[in-house]
Amino acid sequence: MNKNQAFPWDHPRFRSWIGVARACQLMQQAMTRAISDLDIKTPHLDILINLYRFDGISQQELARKLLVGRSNMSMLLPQLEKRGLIERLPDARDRRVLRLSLTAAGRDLTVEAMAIQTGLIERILSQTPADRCLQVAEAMEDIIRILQTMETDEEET
Amino acid sequence: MNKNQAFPWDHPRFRSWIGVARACQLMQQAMTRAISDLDIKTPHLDILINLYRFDGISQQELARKLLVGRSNMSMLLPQLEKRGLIERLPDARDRRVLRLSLTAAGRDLTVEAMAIQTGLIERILSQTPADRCLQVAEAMEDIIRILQTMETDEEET
DNA sequence: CATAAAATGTTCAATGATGAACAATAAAGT
DNA sequence: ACTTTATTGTTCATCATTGAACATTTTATG
Repeated sequence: MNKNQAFPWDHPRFRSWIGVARACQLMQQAMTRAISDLDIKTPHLDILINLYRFDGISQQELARKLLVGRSNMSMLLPQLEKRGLIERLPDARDRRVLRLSLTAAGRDLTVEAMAIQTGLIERILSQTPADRCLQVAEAMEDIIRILQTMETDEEET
Repeated sequence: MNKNQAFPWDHPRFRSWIGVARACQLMQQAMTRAISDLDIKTPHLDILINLYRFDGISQQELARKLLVGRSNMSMLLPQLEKRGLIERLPDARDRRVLRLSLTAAGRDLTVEAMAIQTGLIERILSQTPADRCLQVAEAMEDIIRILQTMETDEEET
């Protein structure tokens, strides 16, 4: 019964998660500042990195990887296209889909941005020993798996 | 030299952080769905919980705790006030500040929302053993400390 | 005391994200 | 072949968030 009266912030798991959320928020703000010289923000960076890694991906697949809606991509990608960073070419076999790829300029910018990003991450996590990092990664993978399972279960309802 | 050629996503710290970010994003989406019945979203929930915990706090202090700008509070708080969930009373000593507190209805809603929130967190982290949770929490606190130090250092520039 | 500096909250324009409705195309079912 | 259902991308209205400019009030400095 004491358990029901206790405040959320006294629960160890709750405190733990609050820490994760805070760290994420601060990290994103720091990242935004770090790449502001390149005139991009974190959503653009996420897109560029994924195009760098998965050339020729469709908007749908990209949205799924980034955990955002398709409409979001429809808003952001034309911006990057106008800046000459990416190309959107219609797929030959399926005329619905647009295949995305980086231009040369886009690739250069992405390399630059990734250097800044990894630099920041390394700097922030430098105090965290490798095994601790691994433990965190494993814990997050568990959480992600559970959350994704929950998501698909709800869709079937 | 191989280290410079390696892709970011091959670095253990990078992968680790990507996991944290993904988990956070998914968790927030799940939380948004979980409290949608109460007609509030996560930013409102964060506000309500902080008012529940720190009665009489000012908008400035609240914004600082939530890691957002003051203007954000100026947009959100009037909404909650109109819904009769919070009150904003002028401070007697300093006529600039508004002291925030929950109404009875606000307190009830907050209790309900916190139950949902802690329920979700417990469910998601149920697979994660307590010591692993503690390790994650410690790692996050380190990261938060470093990020906050970085932030204040930049301000002095 | 008087002036300068800082703090608090508000307003505004700009931007990212969302979900619903929609058009075009593809795939499945009959 | 034909109809139905799914998929892909777009558009739109809505909302959260931000940073800059601003008014008001307090505090520090001369």
